Amino acid sequence: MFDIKAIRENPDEFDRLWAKRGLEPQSKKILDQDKLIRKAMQVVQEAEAARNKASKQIGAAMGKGDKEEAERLKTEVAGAKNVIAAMGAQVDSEKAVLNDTLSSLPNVPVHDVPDGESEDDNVELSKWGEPRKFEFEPKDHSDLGEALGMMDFEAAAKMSGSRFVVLRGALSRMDRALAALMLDMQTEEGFEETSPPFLVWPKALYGTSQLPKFAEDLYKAGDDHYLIPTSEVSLTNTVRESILDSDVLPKRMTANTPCFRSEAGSAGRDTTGMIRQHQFNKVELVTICKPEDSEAEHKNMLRCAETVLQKLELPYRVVELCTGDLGFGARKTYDLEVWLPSQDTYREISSISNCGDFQARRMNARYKHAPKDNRFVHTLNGSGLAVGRTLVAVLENYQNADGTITVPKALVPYMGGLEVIS
RNA sequence: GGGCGGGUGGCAGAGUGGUUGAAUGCACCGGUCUUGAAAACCGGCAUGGGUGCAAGCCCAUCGGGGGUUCGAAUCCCUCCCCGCCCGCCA
Repeated sequence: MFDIKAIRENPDEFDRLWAKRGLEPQSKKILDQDKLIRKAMQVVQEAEAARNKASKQIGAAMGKGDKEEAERLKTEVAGAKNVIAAMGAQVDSEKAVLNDTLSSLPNVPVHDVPDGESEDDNVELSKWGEPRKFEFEPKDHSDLGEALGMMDFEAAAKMSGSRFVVLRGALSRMDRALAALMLDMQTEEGFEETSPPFLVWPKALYGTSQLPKFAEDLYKAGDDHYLIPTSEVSLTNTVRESILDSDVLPKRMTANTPCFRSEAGSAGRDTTGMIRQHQFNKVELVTICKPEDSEAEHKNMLRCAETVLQKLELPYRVVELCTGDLGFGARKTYDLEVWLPSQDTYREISSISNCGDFQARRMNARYKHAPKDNRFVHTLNGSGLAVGRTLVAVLENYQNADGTITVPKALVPYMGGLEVIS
């Protein structure tokens, strides 16, 4: 959501920034509508003022016992009420139109985000680790998992359809072990471990900007709730509709939760294996902070996510998303991509975004900057990391010629001492 | 799920139809006093919006939405949330 005042003051700047994301100029449409609303509002407010004034006079007249004057004033009020009703309805509907426009527009990128149209224009910032040289043909994680008898897509398909999996034995345990390792590391970094709801109301999803535009990506549960597509939703909304004392900021939270995504629109992409599932676990990082701190917090979150891959000794690279590949609510995003031998490429395993005040405005989340000066917080979110995809990366990078999997050193204690999965 | 009681400013808490946008206390800000601080005293102190160069003026807001009324924090309906009791349940 945007500050309409900022658009009034800088319409060309907004259009320029939206253009970077491939959008037509929007500000003229917005400001015309804004003007229309304000004009109608003035009429309504004048009528309301007349009504209020006359009503007070009625009270006074009744007190004096002047019935005649009271009756005369009542007809005056009735006239004002007609105006209020008619113009008020118009104001409401015009406001709804403007709100629809504004809430479906994406955040604007920070000035230093690289220009570009698609993921092909993303910029590689750094690389860590050397992809391992295999003296045999490395297998795909699903082949490895199925051969071990610990990754069962067929059983999952029978009860739930495609894009689901049943993990068994050591792989099921590894899913838990990875999440535990990540939570331990992130809480060590100062993120508070949190267990939030997995079902949320539409307004929470509106707050983090999955709604209204991306309803088709979500699962609805019952009449009132949606399943969270990421715990970014739950964690960020913990501060909705509140005014935080500035000394509680920055607020850093982490949670391991299942994430539910319908994956509408991704037909044909990653149809096999665990890369793209309807349900997966993810350890999320969310930071709520003052505007002046969000850039540093963003870098901090990137570092915290990287640390997990380093601890697991998985080769990865850091990519900065270009303007055209930025998510809806983000003003700047770093992706972490882990090396997958079977695909001979790096694949996204974490996405870390600074949303600025975009979500805060939608949630009405503020902090006390000074007495009488409440300001919107900045919100940031990132995966630290996607557990399912980390499991994939471990299987593929740590596979042996005989199909067994060496357990990464850091994970052994979390696997009850198990060193090789066979 | 059923019954009852609640939801008021940053917090606590008055207020049941007419200058109540809202008493009072705490917190906070400014001042007096003090070497300094505390205490005491004086003053200020909700949010969003419209309009204006500004001072200001105006509108809305007492959980959300709707209604009754000339006029609603106050009455009615509905939804949400909190508490307690009952039922059900991991």
